[in-house]
Amino acid sequence: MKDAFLIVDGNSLMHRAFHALPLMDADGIYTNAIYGFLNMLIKIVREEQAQYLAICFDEHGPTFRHEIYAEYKAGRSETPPELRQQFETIRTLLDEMGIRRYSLQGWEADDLLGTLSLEGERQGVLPLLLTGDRDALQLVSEGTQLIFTRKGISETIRFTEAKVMEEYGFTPGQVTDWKGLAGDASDHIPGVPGIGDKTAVKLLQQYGTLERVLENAGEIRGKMGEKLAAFADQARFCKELATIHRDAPVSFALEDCRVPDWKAGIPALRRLRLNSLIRRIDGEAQTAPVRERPEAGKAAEPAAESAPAAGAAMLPFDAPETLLSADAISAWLAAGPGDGEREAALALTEQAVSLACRTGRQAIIPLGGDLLTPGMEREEALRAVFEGAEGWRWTVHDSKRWLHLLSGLGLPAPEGFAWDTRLAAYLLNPQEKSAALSLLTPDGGEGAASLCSLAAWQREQVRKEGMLPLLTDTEMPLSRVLFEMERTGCRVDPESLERLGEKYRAEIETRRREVIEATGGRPFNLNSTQQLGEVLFEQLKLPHGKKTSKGYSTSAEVLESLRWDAPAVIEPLLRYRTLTKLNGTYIEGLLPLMDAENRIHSTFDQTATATGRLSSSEPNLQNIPVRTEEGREIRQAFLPREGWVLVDADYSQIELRLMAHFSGDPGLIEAFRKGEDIHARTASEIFDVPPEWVTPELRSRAKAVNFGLIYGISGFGLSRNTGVSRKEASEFIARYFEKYPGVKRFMDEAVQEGMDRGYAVTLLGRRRYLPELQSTRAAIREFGKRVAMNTPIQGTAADLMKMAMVRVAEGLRRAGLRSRIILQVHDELLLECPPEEAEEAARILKEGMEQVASLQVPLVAEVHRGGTWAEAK
DNA sequence: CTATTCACG
DNA sequence: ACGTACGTGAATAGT
Repeated sequence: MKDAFLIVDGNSLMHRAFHALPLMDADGIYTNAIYGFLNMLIKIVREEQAQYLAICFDEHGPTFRHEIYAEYKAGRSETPPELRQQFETIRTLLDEMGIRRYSLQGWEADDLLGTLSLEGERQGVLPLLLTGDRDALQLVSEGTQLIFTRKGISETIRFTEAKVMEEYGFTPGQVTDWKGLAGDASDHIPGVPGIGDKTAVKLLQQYGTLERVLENAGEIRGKMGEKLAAFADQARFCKELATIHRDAPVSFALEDCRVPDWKAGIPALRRLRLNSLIRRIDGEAQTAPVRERPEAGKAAEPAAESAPAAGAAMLPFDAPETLLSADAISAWLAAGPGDGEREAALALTEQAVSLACRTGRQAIIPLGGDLLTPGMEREEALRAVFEGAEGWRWTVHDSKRWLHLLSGLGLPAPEGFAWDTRLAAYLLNPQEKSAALSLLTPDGGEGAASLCSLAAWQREQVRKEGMLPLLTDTEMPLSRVLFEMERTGCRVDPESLERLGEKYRAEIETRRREVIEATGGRPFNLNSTQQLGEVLFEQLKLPHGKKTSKGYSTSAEVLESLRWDAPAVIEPLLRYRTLTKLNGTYIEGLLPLMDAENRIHSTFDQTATATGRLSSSEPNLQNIPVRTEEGREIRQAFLPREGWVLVDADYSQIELRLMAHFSGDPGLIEAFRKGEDIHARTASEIFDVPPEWVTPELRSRAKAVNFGLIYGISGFGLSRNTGVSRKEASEFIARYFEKYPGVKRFMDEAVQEGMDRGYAVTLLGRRRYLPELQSTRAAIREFGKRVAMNTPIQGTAADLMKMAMVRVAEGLRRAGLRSRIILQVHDELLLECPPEEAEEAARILKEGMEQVASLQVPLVAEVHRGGTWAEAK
């Protein structure tokens, strides 16, 4: 095997380490970035058994990129002084340790990485690039691999050529073409308007290179072709910006880069009080783990902490048996896995049903055979499996889907599942969209075997991360509850929806005419923001706040501001918008989704959100109107089963209660324990007036402040949302933190913990990773902070509601009731009950929700009954 | 497919 | 000095 030459992007790694670790200092010299940087360096050098090592840094001053593009990196925030200082220190430290470093006026670290890796390849070593900058992916080749740091520096993922293709859908050579087309918002690179990530990948898959795409712009029909032609130069320019130059004039000699004895650094480390690093160097000198390096062209081994995706280590499986009859299936099941457990992974593809046990036994049941290739009918095969497998527990991907499938075939539902790889993947990384999609769905021939291996890996990870109870006690039982909710559906009254629709459509037409008349009589499509913008801001010359990339914004907010300039246009226009929304989404959109019993069956996705909430789709029943009178008319069309009643419960102020619980703030806790009106109390405190003087106006401002806190407050955001000046908004926040110091402490700690750990965590241990905190851009980091503050609150509310749903469903079942949950809207549950059960069901519901956890403040659920959803609120 | 707008918690 | 409230899904227009 070739010797490894580790080439590090010092800027990238220092930035990431700085943001991932809490500030540490020794006699006023900050050391957190240095510590994280060296820790990572030692770890990777040992793991990879690197023989050569070089660290590259940016040099101050402009580069060729600045010469061609004045705004280049203009939007980036200044390096904070606490970090800038450490850049100085690390340079002398590296010199003292005998580690070769490179930096060159006019060249970025990226370019040096490119130059050194090329040199390394020429001299017969294997360059390994260590960076957190995606641009460097273009340098990956047969002879060069890349270790990418993510989640701060806690995880690494290793890219070979094949891995780049697998993750992104293009080759390393196409990285710059891709950036030329799609641009990169986080790097201020514009690309071609209208072309996003997906379209860029598609174009490149078709044409290969940016130049070939541009050459063929003529044959690409429609606007995309035009845009490509018009923005060809911009695209080329963006590509040039993203292109790493591999010809920096460095004086390079491989021998200079030999990995030194770390011990040379000990005196310097002692000065910086980095004792744990010294111990590491001293203590475990010979204990570095040895890991096989993947061959070029093959998929990379998963890094220690990253998801195994397609590359999961396969358990050793026997050769699969092929089962071609119900009898063969029964016999296979009767033999069992061989360890007495009666557990197996089960996968279904177009071509086969497959089974695999941890003991190594596996079987494949081919489907849809013909004379030459025998196979079974899908239904017959599943019937044989499920009717002959009482007491078996299955590992599947998406147990809810399996329940629907079996229910549709009239087959008995299994008691419970052993594991659900989809739910586990979601908990391990709720933001990874691919967790829910095809990446983990076994589409290959050996579905169950890879599923079984994946499950084994996930079990270990989930346990290590402390989420086993969350998965097995809440998420897995919940999937069955959701299945039942989806199968049951919710009844709607088509006639009242039709009636409403007619009423709305009549008024829509009236308002449309009014708008046309008031704008000069020339008809246009009011639904087109483009046409509307032209009419309002060019023809009528109304003042515009130019906002969107494609022209003028015509959002309700902008329109409101024009009310007084042109009421005859704006009033009917706003009304038109409201009514077309209600009619289109909630009437015309809903009616076709009704089944023969007038019920609609939403899908509740348990793996869709970053915070742990559910999502609802086709139709989305979590955004049925309620805030306006008009909207509530639509809720009147949501009914219980004929002769039954609706029972609704919603958590009162659950997020603020959680803020009180987490912060331990005495004032806030007292308010909730006494059952006070929380917004009024907040108003009295921050505006310094006696409770009896709190006006509705003051209460409403305080309510906005409370909301702002949950979202991760900023003066600007609060002022935007309330109309008060930014200065006043900031004062409200300051007053709030004075009165509720515990809340301030909680917010600060949430951010600090997010930085330390790399993720935010909820009461039940659910995680959300926070890569935003590592961004070089201030705006993105600020966003990360707000997410760090919001996620424990929103996510814990989601945890509690999920637990409550499992408890309520179980409570109803044990009481022998026919009442059932039909909807969940984040802090609200809707049940339909036979009238004689309503009282008992309401009690089970209320107690299930309120007793779900014992916090520092009471949880309160308010229960109502009614004949329609509108009445039951 | 991408962008805009707007419904909900 | 900078650009912000947190989390979703659906309809529509214009490609």
